[in-house]
Amino acid sequence: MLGGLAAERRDMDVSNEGVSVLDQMVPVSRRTLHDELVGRIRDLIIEGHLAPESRIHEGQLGQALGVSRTPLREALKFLASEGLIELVPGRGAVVRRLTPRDVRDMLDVLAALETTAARLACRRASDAEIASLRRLHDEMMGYYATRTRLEYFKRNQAFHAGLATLSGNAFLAATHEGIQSRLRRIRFVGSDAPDKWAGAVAEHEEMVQALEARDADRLAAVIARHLEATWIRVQDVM
Amino acid sequence: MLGGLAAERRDMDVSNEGVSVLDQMVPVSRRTLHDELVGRIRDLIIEGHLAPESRIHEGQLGQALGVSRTPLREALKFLASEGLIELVPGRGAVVRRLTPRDVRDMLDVLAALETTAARLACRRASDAEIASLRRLHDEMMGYYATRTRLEYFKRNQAFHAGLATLSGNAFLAATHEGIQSRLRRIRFVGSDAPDKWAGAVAEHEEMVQALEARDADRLAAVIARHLEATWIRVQDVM
DNA sequence: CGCAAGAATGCTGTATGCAGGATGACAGGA
DNA sequence: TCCTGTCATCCTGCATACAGCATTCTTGCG
Repeated sequence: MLGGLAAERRDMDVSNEGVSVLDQMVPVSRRTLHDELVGRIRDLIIEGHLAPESRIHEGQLGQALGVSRTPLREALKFLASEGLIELVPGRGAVVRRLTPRDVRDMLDVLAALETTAARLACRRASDAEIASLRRLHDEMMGYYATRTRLEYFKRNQAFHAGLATLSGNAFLAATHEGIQSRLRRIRFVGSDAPDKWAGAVAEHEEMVQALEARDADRLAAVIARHLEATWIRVQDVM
Repeated sequence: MLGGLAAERRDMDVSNEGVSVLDQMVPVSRRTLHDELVGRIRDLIIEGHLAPESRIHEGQLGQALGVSRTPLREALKFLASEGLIELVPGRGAVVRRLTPRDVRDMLDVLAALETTAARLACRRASDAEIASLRRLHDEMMGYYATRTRLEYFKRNQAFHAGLATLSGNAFLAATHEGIQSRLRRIRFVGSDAPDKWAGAVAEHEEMVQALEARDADRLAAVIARHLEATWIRVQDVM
């Protein structure tokens, strides 16, 4: 999902001086079957309903989803490019298993992207944008207090995505989002024990403070530490 | 093309002590129609035979390539996920145009990845690996001397890809490769005047030296400077 | 003469059919 | 008992067919 550069930028364009309403009108987003299928299958994989290493039976899955093989196959090719599945000639699509090494590598890339985003965000994010990230963080804290795992986790992901967006670099944000979605399952099962959350919450708090102070170096350092800790938290579930 | 994590790692495993030949045997690579089409269409776009903003006529292109619409459409979905084309509901595939902003954003991400790769490479690359990158650089210098543009350009790309590989992080290398291929066309037309090469060549020389000295900070700095210069070189062709 | 509504054409999106290769079972032989 | 070769079945890969929507041309009206 590295696409949609222009589309995403449009949402971030806040200044509309001298621009007609027509120009900033977003096309009605018709949910196509393609998008629907890609989303559904991606969720099936991320949520673990399609096990790693398992082959995807086109006829079966197509029937289950109520579509013919053609659009289903097209969706599978799309997901293959994202790296979620692997296309084996003559044997179809296989759900890719993330090795510990893969996860480690991806976290390193994520760290590179997030620290870069952090430095950019410290420079160019508006106070309002930073405040909205702070609100997101506070929400997350609320769910942490009540141990509401799924909602806590969602805010956590949204926080990191939001930080990437604040960089003002839409391509960076899109790339970050793609990697984060691939790591979602691993990170979710890795956050099973609420006592593991404490460290992450503290790091998030520090990140918000650094961002509010626009202290780029400190923010980058915290992020690096945060992802290193994520690696440790996640390691034993693989 | 963020896929192929495991596959790419295999190539880098050089030590084969106590390992049977069977274990390191690479499966016969059957070039599927899918791969063939993806490669061909990608090249058509990157080389400019399919103009930006232009719609891709499935019947037409299919006939030109000698395949039916089904595998062609599947290849298009694949490329859409890479971001080369955009899928417009009811109107098919459109070649995406890179705005200056897109290019700038992508170069920033490329810089983040390459500097990260550089630091890793300084730590873990073997002397032999560094030497082979030096050879690649020397080859490039040869083509620079004779102003052999295409070959020069290819070595240039290979050099950066090689640096990413030396990081030992296969995912980073794959991500880097994906971005670099999308920028290939713009960088190629941006290198039309040989007098522009001089700076790039000098920077490459400095990069090799820094890598040989395993001076991570210096290497990262040169890379950042190099990509900043790339942005300037490329700007006026857009 | 310009514009708009409608029809015709062409293209995309989806379903289905068919051929070739993969998978698994089973029998015969070492 | 285990291995190997053969056969049946199933599934994938590709082609083709058809329905519905976009686009464009044409025609009628202002």
